[in-house]
Amino acid sequence: MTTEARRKRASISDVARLAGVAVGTVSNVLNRPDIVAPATRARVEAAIKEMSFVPNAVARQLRVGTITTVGVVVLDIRNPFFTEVARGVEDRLALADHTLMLASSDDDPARERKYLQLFEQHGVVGLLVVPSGPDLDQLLEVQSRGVRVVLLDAPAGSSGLSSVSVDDEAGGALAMAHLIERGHTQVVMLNGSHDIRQCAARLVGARRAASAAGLDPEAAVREVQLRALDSASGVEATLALADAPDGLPSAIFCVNDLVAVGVQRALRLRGGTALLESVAIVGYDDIDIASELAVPLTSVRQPTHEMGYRAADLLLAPESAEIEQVVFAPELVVRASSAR
Amino acid sequence: MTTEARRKRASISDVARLAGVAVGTVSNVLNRPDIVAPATRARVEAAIKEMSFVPNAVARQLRVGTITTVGVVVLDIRNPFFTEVARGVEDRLALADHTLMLASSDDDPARERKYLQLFEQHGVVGLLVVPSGPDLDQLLEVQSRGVRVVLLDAPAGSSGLSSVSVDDEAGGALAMAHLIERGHTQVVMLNGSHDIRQCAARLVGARRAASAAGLDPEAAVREVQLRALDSASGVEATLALADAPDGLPSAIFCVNDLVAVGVQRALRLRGGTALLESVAIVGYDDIDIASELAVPLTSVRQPTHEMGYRAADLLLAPESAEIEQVVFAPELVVRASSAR
DNA sequence: GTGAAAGCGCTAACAA
DNA sequence: TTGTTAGCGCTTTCAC
Repeated sequence: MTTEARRKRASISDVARLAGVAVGTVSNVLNRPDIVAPATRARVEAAIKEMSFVPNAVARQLRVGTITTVGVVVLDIRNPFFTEVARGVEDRLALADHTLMLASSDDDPARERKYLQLFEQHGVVGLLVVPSGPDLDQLLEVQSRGVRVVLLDAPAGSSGLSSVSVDDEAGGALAMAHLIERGHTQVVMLNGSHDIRQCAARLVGARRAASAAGLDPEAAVREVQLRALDSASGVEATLALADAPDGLPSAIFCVNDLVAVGVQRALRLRGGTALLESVAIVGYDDIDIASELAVPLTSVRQPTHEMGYRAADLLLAPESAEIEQVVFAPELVVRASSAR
Repeated sequence: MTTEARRKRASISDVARLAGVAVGTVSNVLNRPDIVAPATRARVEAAIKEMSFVPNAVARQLRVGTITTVGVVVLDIRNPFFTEVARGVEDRLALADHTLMLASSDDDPARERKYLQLFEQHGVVGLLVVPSGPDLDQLLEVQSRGVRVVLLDAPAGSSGLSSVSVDDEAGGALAMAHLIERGHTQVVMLNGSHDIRQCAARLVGARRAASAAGLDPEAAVREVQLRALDSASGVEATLALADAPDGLPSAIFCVNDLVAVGVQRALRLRGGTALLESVAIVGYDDIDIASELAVPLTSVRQPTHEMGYRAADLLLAPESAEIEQVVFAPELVVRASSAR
């Protein structure tokens, strides 16, 4: 190791010169060591160590065309849902010695576009993206240029893309059916904008379950739309419900666990543990601490890690592989919050 | 947009041919549009669109040497602490149009080494790494080859690296001083292995605070080492304490919030809410749901996002910039769990 | 088994 | 203003 910072990294020809061989030979000891004579190989390896030579993957990529980088665009890496997915992706890529370039679009189409472009310029093998809107044109364009694209957490429909997603209608239905079984015939659903596909689908599912149970879907599931999908909005909406003429419902279905956390906080604020325990709550995502809340939260779990893993798997599949749309089934985890 | 997948991406010379100009001219409209005649520029731009040409950043990089990718290695991206840090990094990099390659080392030096090598081969401008052990040799080597390296969440000491970290001794002291102030003269610290720098430092800090308050540090802070730093270990350790001859202490300081969550779970399991409220608990990290637990958790907060942001800032600093070691101060967030 | 050389896509220097 | 060309570091024929 040299003590002083080098201005430029050593190249293969520097090594060749030092070892007194041709660059092709150095390349050979790097890539097919078996075909070079032991003596020469030793000499080259010594030179490599001596110069602390690190092969330039960029030059290699330019030459051979192929590359081992995958771009991932999620809405926000701080969201545990996405970090679990990202970890699944990473774990699958590691098996293939690929690396992951990651970006958060913040659900902003402009940011998404910027990152897609950046990644494509960098020549990624493929792109895993949680689309920020319903417009898949740019993704299709990218795919038409030979970059594999897999949609994450959104069904690709008939667009011609591969995708890995979870059945959100089924999730909504699961939650609602459970509440109905527990005797609730009127639930409030704290939901996000229907521009968010998941939100719309979960409501559809909930209403479907109501119908299936012989209830009037519109009456059985009253929707309240939130500005944001965090705990603060959950608090706000719950307080508003409590202050409304109708008062609090006997059951609340939250479009995600953070909102549910807010609901719990608001209930405790308003009426202490007694009130908190008197209304049934179901969340969505089954985040880590759902089981650790004041009242452990019943929640719909999605196979996050597996989604990421599978998506990376599709991406890495041989070129010949067909477009495939994987839909995972969610699962209900019942805890105290819906025990009545 | 072509319907059919292209076998190969269009190159700058394809565009030049179509537009009837030289490659240099195409390069110019890409990089210095102002110096090319409007008419030619329009023609070239049309050709670019026509072929849906995407400049090859790899070739560009090979040519100009400079690049806009930064490698980040954390222990586990699922850990909220690291995802917050990563988001800080990402936010800073976005300002400079840089992208982030991310990997989780799982605290395994071999994995760390592999990723560092991968990133270096890819020619990253720099590396932000949460070191998996005390051995910084590889990082120094990498830096000696001209790759900027900034340590994350670990002080670089006199190694010659830049670093951004949080003062863990101060954090431990903060927690202990608070408990002392609340009247506890004997606390149990649920800690991890001292091989983990943070664990060792937090204990040192806690004992320092005890000394400062005139207590015998060894007696005031009794350490119990955990196998793992998750809630399951917290449960296990707490049950063991409860069953021991000495019984439960009046206060427990947990090396992180997950452990604290486990402690709360165990206490509730053993003696219900009453027991839970009878022992003071302080956690570390101030994770999102610390405020949402059955008994909201007092915790030591670290400026995670800012750490990442600052680290990226150091990395992006002009070459001339000096080695710098930034140490952030933690902050105590007091909630009900330590109110007695 | 090894060397020489072409060429991947691009930029920058220089020529026209 | 535009064209021509060398060369970034590497792999891969093709001779030797």
